[in-house]
Amino acid sequence: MQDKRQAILDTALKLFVDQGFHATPTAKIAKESKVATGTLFHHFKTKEDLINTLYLATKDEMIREIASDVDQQASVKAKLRQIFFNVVRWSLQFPYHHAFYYQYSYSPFISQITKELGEQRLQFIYNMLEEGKQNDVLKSVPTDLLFESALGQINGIIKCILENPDKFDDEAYMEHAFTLCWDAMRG
Amino acid sequence: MQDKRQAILDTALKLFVDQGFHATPTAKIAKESKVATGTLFHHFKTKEDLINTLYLATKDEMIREIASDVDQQASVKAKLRQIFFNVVRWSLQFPYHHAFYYQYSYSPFISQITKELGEQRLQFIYNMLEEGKQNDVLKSVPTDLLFESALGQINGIIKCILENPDKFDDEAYMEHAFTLCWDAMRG
Amino acid sequence: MQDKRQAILDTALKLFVDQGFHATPTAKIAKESKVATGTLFHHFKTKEDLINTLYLATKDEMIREIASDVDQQASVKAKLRQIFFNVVRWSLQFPYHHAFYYQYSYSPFISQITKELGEQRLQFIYNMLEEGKQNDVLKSVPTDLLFESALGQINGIIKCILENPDKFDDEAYMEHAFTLCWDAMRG
Amino acid sequence: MQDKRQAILDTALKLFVDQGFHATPTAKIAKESKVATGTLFHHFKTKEDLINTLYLATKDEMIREIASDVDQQASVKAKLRQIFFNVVRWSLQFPYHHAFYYQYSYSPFISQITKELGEQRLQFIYNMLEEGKQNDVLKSVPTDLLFESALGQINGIIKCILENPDKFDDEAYMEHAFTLCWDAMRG
DNA sequence: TATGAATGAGAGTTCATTCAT
DNA sequence: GATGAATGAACTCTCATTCAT
Repeated sequence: MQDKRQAILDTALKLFVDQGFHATPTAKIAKESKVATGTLFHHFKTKEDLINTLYLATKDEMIREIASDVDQQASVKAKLRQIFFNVVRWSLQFPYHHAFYYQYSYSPFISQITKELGEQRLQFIYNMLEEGKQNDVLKSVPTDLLFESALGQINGIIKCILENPDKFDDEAYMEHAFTLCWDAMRG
Repeated sequence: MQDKRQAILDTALKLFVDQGFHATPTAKIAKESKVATGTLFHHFKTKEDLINTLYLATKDEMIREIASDVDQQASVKAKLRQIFFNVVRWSLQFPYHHAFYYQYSYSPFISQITKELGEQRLQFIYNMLEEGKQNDVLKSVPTDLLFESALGQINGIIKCILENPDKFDDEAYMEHAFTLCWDAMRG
Repeated sequence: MQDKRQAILDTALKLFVDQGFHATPTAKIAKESKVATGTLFHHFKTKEDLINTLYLATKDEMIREIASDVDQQASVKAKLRQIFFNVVRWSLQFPYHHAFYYQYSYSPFISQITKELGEQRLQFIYNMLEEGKQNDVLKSVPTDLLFESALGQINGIIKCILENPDKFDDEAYMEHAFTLCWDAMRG
Repeated sequence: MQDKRQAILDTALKLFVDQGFHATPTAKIAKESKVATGTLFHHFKTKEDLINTLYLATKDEMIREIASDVDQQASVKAKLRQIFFNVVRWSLQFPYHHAFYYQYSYSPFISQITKELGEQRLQFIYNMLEEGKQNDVLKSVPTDLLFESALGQINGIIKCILENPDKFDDEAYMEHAFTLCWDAMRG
């Protein structure tokens, strides 16, 4: 059954976030997943294989989520707004996934190959930023600066909302939050 | 002598950043510090004590650095500009310290107490943001949102500069970078 | 298989007696048991768990042995005689078990709980002594005094016999030995 | 000063009894004696030297104590009675010394040489037992059997009294206790 | 005589991984 | 596919002892 495989992935995500990669024994993952230690290694060749699988799956989900309902015909601002709300919603809905992605993005436990695989899928955002600059809607600064600055800002904002999750339903608050981002980027 | 103690701290910082906390054996720290394993535990009760000590020391240095040359009489913008350049300069000058602080700020290896000890020392920035809001110079949004948003942005920007350190001497680039932050915050 | 578990218990008993608890490395126990170090900790959570398990098992065996062939209908003297010979025979047959029990009965390595668990099983001897006192066959002194005095005597006697094991087959010698105990107790 | 040396001996005795020889670090002995770690090794070449010194000193004190006020002209019974009360009194007065002597008499931490040194000083008791046998006052059984049986009995009795120290002042109780010993030995 | 930082061999224990069932 | 006893290298930490001061 794939049930066991999925149980292992779910448990591992939670434990890796709460305790860290090395501080989480495979035996503990197996036990909390209610499978035998051998079963974990039946589905994942090594512990590293497990975290890499987890990383790619999480990034996939996240990107699918943040790209959803983005109308390609809309203005750059509208598209960024949609992405902004998508990211925040996803992070609130899956705080462990968000934390996992955030923690392990720069960690040495994720292999270089896995990271690069993930990177490609964010290309569409770069494209959008380029478009905005060409239309003079966004500031004419290096695209990676624009990207990283916005990403950092969003992570900061998510941190605030995670500490007060009901703020997500406070329309004025969320509007303020988006304005912080938009004012930074707009030309 | 405190020589050995300092050597251990220096080595540990580097190794914790490069390899992670759990992936760095105390034996390796000792060896690269050219002291005996026992010496490490003579100075630090446990490995956790070592990283907590390191965290507080690093945060101290950083805060001292970013608060330097901030003229209390200057405008809010001027003060934030000074802080912005201070942070970036410090991160470039001590990339390992920056990386260490960044990686371990949210890690479970740093005890809650240590984190809180560090937090108090950032109070002066909160005060400055409050002041700016009262003078209508900054956006009238919750202070923690302003703070975290700016901090996230700065980290993103530093990430870009660390990949291209000579950008720090490119006056136009740095001006753009600061403008991203300032436009986000200003009222 | 329980083979490995038992091998560990056997080796540990011998080494703990010969060298003491702390002077016996778990690595040595594992090696002499021909198992890996990890195997020891697979079966016993800690070294203390190992010695506690050993203590209870040894005490169990001993009590089973000394209570064997005691005819409840016989006189108090006959029953004590049977127990006396049972104890001595057991000690001669399993000198390591005897030494282990003797050495660790009062040691801080055995947890209080384990000791109390063991104590309950000696109740039947107390009952016999009470019976003897009621029938005026034994001295009318506090039962614990009677018990500890006799136990101490027997241990002293066993010490002598262990130094000269063939004395056990010397009927006159053994008769003398028992008489020492009996004369002390009888009313 | 000899103050420090004595402080070390006193602390070590207590800790060795409470925690065992190997479970007591020299650093702890030093700390509780309020001296530096080096000082301990200044007075005692090794940890083993410390416990051997302690053992001989304790045995010396004990033997001096139990031999005191024994009237060589008195009857064997009177002499044994005096020794019996002397031993019990000493054990009550110095329970840690008693426990130390009892625990370490058969331990491998005390060197063979030290043990033999101690043994010679008990010779006078053996002589007394021989005398009693020749006069038909004591049972005609091997002297070591008589000795070890009586010693074991006394230790058992002391155990009882240590659990209820006020029994020592209960004349009837103590008389009973001595009678247990005497009835065992007398011819 | 006294100090305590420094030492490094060795301790108990953990844990990713294997493999016979 | 699933199990869990077994493995042993590697880990953190301890501690008797030394030696420059």
